[in-house]
Amino acid sequence: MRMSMLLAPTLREVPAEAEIASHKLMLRAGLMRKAAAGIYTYLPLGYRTLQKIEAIIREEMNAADGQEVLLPILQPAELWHESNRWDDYGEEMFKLKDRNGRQFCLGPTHEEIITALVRTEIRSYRQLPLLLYQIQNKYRDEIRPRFGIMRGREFIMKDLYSFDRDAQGLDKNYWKMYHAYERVFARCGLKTRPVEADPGAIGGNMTHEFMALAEAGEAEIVYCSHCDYAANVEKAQSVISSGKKTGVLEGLAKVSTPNIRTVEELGEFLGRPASDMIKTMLYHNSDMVVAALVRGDHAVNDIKLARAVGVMELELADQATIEEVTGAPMGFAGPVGLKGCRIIADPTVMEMENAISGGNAVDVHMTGVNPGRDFKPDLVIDIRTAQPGDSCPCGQGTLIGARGIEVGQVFKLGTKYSQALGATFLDEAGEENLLIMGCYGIGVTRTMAAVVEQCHDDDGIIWPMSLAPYHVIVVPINYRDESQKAVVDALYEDLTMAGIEVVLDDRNERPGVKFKDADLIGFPIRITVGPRTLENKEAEVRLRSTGEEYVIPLSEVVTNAKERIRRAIEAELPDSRRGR
RNA sequence: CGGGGUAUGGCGCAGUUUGGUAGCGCGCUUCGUUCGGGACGAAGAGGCCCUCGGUUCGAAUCCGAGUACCCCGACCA
Repeated sequence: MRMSMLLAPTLREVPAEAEIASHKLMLRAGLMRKAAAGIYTYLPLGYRTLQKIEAIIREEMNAADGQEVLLPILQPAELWHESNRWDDYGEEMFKLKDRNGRQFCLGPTHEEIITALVRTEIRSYRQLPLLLYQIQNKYRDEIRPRFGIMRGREFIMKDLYSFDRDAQGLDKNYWKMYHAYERVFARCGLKTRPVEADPGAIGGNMTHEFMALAEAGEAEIVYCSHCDYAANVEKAQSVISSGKKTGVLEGLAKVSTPNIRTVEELGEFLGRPASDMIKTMLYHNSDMVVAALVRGDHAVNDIKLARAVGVMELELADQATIEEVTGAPMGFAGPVGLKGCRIIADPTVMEMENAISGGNAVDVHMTGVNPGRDFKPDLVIDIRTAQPGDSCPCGQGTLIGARGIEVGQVFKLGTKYSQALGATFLDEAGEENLLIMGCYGIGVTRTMAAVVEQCHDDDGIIWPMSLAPYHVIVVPINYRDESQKAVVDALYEDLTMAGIEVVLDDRNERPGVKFKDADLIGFPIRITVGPRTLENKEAEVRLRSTGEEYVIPLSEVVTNAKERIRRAIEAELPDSRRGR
């Protein structure tokens, strides 16, 4: 491709809308442009990279016996009513009507449509297992689109669905996909970490998220310094060393604490650490109120709490509910004498002695609170949010905190959708059984953003060889110089003939401009031809990733580049797949 | 949906407080001089100042309504 022909509108200045590095760079390097909030047009360079990511995914999915299909994006409402997600998905779904008033949605995901397909096509255990996947646009009317392509309303996703006859089959496919994902992301040059996660609203019972480590990531994770344990903080377990037990129990006493509402204020007022306090948080949903008890220096994990009481969602109670249940305004809730709600305590609370808590009255707290003696929770279960510095459940290591971009997720769905939509098969005995499903997603467009987030410097993007829109850019210092033009045109021809993806910067620009653009776009290999080296029939090769620069004879440029590209792509392959 | 902010040429911004009919930098076009890390000079093109309504002799500027976009929170690949 000649640069003069290429639509690669690089920007010197950062558009005001961009916040994080990947967003800024994707706009600046001319990979994409915004069409509306969370909706983007992909320009030639961006689309080439996207296609490369898709190609890698296809290879790995096919290698794992996946079969690609193309599913409708415009989907009938009936199917979503069957799974009950027309309402459950709610506002986040783009809904529309046809001219006859029939309702449709733009698919935010494809469980319904694929299950509907499979229920009519699969009858026998002989047809299982079945792995189908698609790479397509998905639509979610996000509450808040953000960070460019990272959280868009239209985005490209790969989803693979597995159908098995039993749990063993599902387990096998689950781990097959897990390992396929490790390969996909490794080949994309992305540093990812699989973490245990909460299954959330999609349903199912086991899931790992693949997190691309990045400061800009929206997810918080912890991982162990010693073992392989890693989890989303929504789900993470941890062990916390309990204080020494004295066995000397004080009596329960009320103290006056005028206008003291927060743990910090109380600690200061009484001269006691937050870890001596029992924090009582009230949560509710439409049919219950729950009091959650954690130590003062801990945080309630509302997802764990919701799981503990067996509901999908709980939110912090409002002032009115708090007053109704505790008889006091916010800030004075405590477990002693609390009635009218379920009390859930974290195990660490049960180990406390002579604790401090709210007194369920205005300006009153209690001291000498001893769990078990002064109150009895309805349930004792882990509901605290794990924090960096906690001990790992393995008992050996310490949890380390990090942020990540969720680029993929593998899920054991079980029978949620096959049940809802009636997808069954007959086994050897002629018995009808529900299909056991798994689903495995990769955010394709998000992966591109994550790669840029991880692979850039002050000058621009540093594409991994496997994803670079073009491998090589040839830069003549002055294209109007006849001798340079001749050399560079020939070089371009030779590189192209050798099957190398190459751009020739034939623009009438000063060298500095071309270098800046080359760095910004992130071509892995730059070949410069100018008077300095031309007299010796040489060219200069510069590597974007390291800044390394060397001069070689013109005659060796093609083989040198070819070899370098081959080796770079191979280096990104995980060991198990090399030389496949 | 709650809270905060912005809207002026392709991009980044000033002008709005104190109404008088729009300006700067970058980019773009042409010519010349340049040519190894975003050159210089000269001459140009390009703007219903987000929309609608109001106040006024006169509105980018004041008032009202609406829309879009961005940031912070709950949702999620």
